[in-house]
Amino acid sequence: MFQEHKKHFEARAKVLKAMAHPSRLFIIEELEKGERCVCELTEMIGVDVSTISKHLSTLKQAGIVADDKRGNQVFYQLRVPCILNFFDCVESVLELQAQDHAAVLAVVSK
Amino acid sequence: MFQEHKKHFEARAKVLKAMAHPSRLFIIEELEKGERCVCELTEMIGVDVSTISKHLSTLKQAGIVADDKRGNQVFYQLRVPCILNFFDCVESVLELQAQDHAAVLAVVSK
DNA sequence: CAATTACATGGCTATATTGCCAAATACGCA
DNA sequence: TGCGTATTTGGCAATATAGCCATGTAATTG
Repeated sequence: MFQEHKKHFEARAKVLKAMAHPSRLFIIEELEKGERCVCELTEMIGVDVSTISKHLSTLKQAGIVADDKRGNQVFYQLRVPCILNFFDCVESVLELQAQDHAAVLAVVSK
Repeated sequence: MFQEHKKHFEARAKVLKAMAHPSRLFIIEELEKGERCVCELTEMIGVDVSTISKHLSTLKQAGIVADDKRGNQVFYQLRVPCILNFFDCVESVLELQAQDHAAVLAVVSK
């Protein structure tokens, strides 16, 4: 049931895993607006360049972004616009979480 | 730019992280068809019950599934149907990957 | 109440991830 | 050619994750 399609689920999990990091989510959202070079992303996120470079490498390896070297710098862009649909759904999960939390608080404060 | 919304990105990343595992993806897909008890999922996936139980706990904590104890067993169900939209997009990423791979092969075999 | 079934939890080990620093590489320019 | 800038890569330490086994707990059955 699962074992036969294991490879398939692993492949999909890899893509999700590549997205499942705060900085990488930010990068995806930012790239939606247009291509950005590594230095721009580094500046916006505020961690070491090498760290950002590795995040970008992760996203690239997952097939989510593409890189384009122009002159001195490397520009990254989204390859898969539909990624953005994810966010609405993730938001709805977060809303549910918030509701849960509120419910718990209501019980506690009774 | 990023630091101000860090918490927000972390929250979203948590949800994605909860999905980013082969077994958990399988569980989500399976639950789309209807609720399942832990024993059914365990049987289908073929690893230790305790492992499945922890996966379900992860999904529950992320707000993706809900549990319902009835008698001896615990049934899990999807709380967020939209999760399924993810898969189409993930598939499209995988297709891109396949294209990339084919392109590399074409170059190599030249 | 004892035994069984279904889950959950704690503990442990192996492995993966993250982020920093340092070093290597690539490019443009004087 | 030599320098400065942009980016990638290797190495390392800290932390997180996955899965197994053993154990604990709750409900069912006899």
